[in-house]
Amino acid sequence: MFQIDALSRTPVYEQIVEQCEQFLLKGVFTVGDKLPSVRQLSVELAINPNTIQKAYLELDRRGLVTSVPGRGVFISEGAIMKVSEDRRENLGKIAELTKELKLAGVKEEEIIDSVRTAYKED
Amino acid sequence: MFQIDALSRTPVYEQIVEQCEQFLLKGVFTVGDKLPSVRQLSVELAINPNTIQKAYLELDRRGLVTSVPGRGVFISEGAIMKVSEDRRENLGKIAELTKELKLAGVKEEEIIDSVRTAYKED
DNA sequence: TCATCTGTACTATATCGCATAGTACACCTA
DNA sequence: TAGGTGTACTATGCGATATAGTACAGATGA
Repeated sequence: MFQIDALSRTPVYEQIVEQCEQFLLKGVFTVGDKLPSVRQLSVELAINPNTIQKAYLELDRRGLVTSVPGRGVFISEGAIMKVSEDRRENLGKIAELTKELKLAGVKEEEIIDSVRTAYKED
Repeated sequence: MFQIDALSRTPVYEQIVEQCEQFLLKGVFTVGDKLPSVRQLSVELAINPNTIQKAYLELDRRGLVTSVPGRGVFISEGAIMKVSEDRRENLGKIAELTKELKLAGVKEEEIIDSVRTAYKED
């Protein structure tokens, strides 16, 4: 399920958070679903339990999961909507990248082609 | 000229590299131009000379700049073209962000509007 | 009941990237 | 020759990341 790139510069705990959000957007995780336990996932990924806990703590902080001591960590109510809303920040990022591409001499239509192509994939 | 955001998570030396490339794209720097000296810029930005050197070393590694001991650091031949080519990577980044926005339920036309608007600005 | 799983909270340690501080050397130019 | 230039070191400090180990309390199922 989760896959960690040990060579990546982005911290392991962030990779877990990111993938969790992806799973929410893709429908792999749904409201009420139970995440792998801290210890189980730490064994599965060959990673320290504290690192998993840090990832879950971050997900909790973002309101995407709810921790229940003794039971586990579960996807919160409204988690999918929250992630979707957060991802709208990408519109701003795209705007910034577009400005740079304009400076680099890339034509507007070429950028839009890239968007249309990407949107049609998958 | 250069402006450092001390609160930013991106390292100071990367900020300098980034701004240098921006200056190249915007025409502030041209081939043959002399960059501020390591010591001068370190005083101006209130930053350690070693940090400036690290930034210039990175610019040199990317082939954007040529260091001449005793004289200074100068914009290389073909630097502008190199930066422009590198910035085409943004097309791929935009494609990735587009896919995420699609998952988040954002319509294709909304993304394209964002691109068109950004392209018209400045 | 009890073993076992769960989350949680600590302390300690190691590593790495980043930045600073200081010194030194060789080169170029006015 | 004096002062500015790039360059190369060593040493130090700091914060983020990750590991290691231990411990406690709540929940669950045999």
